[in-house]
Amino acid sequence: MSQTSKASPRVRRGTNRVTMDDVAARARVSPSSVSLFLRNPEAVSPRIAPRIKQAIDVLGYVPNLLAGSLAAARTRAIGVVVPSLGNAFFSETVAAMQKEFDRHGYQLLLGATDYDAVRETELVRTFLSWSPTALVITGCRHDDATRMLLRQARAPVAEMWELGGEPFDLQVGFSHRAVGETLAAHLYELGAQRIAFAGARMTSDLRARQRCDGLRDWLARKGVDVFVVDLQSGASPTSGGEALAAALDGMPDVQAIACSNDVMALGVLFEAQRRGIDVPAQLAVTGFGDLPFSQVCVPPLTTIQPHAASIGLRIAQELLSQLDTPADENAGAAEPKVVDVGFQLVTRQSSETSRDV
Amino acid sequence: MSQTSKASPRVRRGTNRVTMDDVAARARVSPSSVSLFLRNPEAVSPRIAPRIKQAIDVLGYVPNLLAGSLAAARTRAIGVVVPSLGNAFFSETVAAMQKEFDRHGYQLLLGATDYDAVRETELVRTFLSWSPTALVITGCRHDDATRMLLRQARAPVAEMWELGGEPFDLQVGFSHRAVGETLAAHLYELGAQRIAFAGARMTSDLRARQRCDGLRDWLARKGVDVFVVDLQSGASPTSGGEALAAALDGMPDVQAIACSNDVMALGVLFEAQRRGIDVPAQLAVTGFGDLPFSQVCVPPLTTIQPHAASIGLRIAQELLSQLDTPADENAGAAEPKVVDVGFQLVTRQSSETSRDV
DNA sequence: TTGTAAGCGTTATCAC
DNA sequence: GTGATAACGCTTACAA
Repeated sequence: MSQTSKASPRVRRGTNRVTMDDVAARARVSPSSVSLFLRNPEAVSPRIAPRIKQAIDVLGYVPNLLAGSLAAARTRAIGVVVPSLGNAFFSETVAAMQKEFDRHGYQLLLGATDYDAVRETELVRTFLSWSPTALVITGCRHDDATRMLLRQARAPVAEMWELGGEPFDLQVGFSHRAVGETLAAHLYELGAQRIAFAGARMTSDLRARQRCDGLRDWLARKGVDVFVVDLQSGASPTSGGEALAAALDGMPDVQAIACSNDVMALGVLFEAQRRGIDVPAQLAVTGFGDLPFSQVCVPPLTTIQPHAASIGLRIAQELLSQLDTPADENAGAAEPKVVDVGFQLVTRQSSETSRDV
Repeated sequence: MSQTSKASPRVRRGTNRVTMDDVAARARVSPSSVSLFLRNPEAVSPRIAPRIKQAIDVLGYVPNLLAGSLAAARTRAIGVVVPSLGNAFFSETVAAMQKEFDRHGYQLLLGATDYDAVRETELVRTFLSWSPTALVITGCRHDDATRMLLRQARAPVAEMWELGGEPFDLQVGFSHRAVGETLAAHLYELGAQRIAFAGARMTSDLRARQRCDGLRDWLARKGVDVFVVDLQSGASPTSGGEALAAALDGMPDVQAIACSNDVMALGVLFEAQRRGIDVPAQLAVTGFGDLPFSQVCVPPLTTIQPHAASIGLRIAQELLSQLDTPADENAGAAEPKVVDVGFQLVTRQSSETSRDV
């Protein structure tokens, strides 16, 4: 192995793993040639190429990316920061992103903030110390410490799932206010005048709050008041049930309930069924997310499809193309790119008037 | 910055980023003191500590983990390989694992195989070249190439979500056959004699197939035949509906249907409702996963709770404690540890006999 | 306690 | 095309 046989007078720490030097020695070429071969097999003469290849196989050589990255001053790692991995939206985005990055030989460093700003800062700091090729972060509102780190980063920074604020290099997302407004218009057209919004932890989930605000503001302009339920128990079918109870309590004649999430909406549907409330005849229900069950539950759920996978794919594609682009003279000088992937209102029975059915 | 002002005669590539040397210079101490301070602030004298701290803040120093890891010959990265990130089971496990590792300052390198053995091998190879602290992989069946890489790895290897085969260093999971047997016994005790199993892509999802086999074999011993539906469309509520249709087609008098997944089971419930089939009176339905909706859907779903989060947490804990343990003289010589986290049958209305209700 | 300097395993520059 | 050799930025053995 790489161990030199002569005893060094002082420091010496062999990690006896197969190194490039070992390969070079066995193939009887210089380490540079091995390095070259690894990066561009065509570049070495067809005479020594097979020798190198064989040496690699025989020795079971695995390149040390750490050393390589250090020397080259760049990694094949992308840092990704999401609020929660348990959340189906983000895991879908991450899945799509991972797939695309993977195709191009990039690895994902993943971290979750749990909607905690301090954790976010720490994660960004840690990821930066990995010298990542790029950094992907969720949302566009970050505290000052995070913003400063991000600004200093020598890697492109992408924000996802939300548009606005002061973009760094890339934003891929959509307007959550617009989602709220779209739902508001939909329910209003349905003729609903008594409307509730069911959210969970909207103090920290800023995007949910924006959807809520969008809906409320739009309806306010029409003179329709919205009763807002904000549960602290997190979004789940159970909390959906609680939300319906709370809504019926606070607004007994409620005609429509918009949920910040399909999972909660499902809970509302079940609770309504349990209470003998007819959806949509007596109560219209909408969600957000278009999760797999939403098109098959009874009744099928009107919801917003957020294109979670598109966001991940697009982030990867944009970042990748940006990396290929001949490096700009002034790093970070380029205009930030903002991509609105939009969303789609999916109208289903849970919010249809009886005559539409 | 780290740039030396005197022009070097030959090679020189400044990445003009703030280095430890810069911090040392500003604090007027040696680099090693800074290094020491970073790793153990108590170890330096209270006189220079604040100087270093200030220099770090003023300069906005971010340590280069690549250089550090290379020098120390160890990383703070854990490679994690899962079949799919979109799958709620795995994302829950990953979330729990990430949380625990994060608490101890470890980062996650994440990759998805999409149930493809070749991708698995590639991912393992790539992750190994990161010199990870440990490697976590899903399942215990891997092809030869993967096994060889894993065997050579100088990092502990943990397998999750499944037990059996030849464990490397750690296995945390449960028996999927036992799951199938448990469900079989449950349905049998209910009095069901005409039973179907609804799975999806069981050729590649080996764990689903084990659950199916466990159920079928157990019932075979009781003389009960099982009709197996294996859809190629993937597990979803939609495929659940298709599965029910297929089951009714192949076994018109089916009394119970065990689904390889809660999501499919939900589809079955909806389809049954649509067809006017009373669950559980006419048809008992069971799932697997105990997803959030399962306890609130109508009727609530009998299912298996797999302790996805526990698996992730336990993996992290075991690995962490293994890392703290004074390094074994012979790497990999220690006995592999196998942890059966078990699972729980959650009996709900979807499989109760009418008299139990 | 603090400093010195030798690696860690690559990549990249330059001369041949 | 191939090979020396100097970084890359840090950790750590050892001396002071």
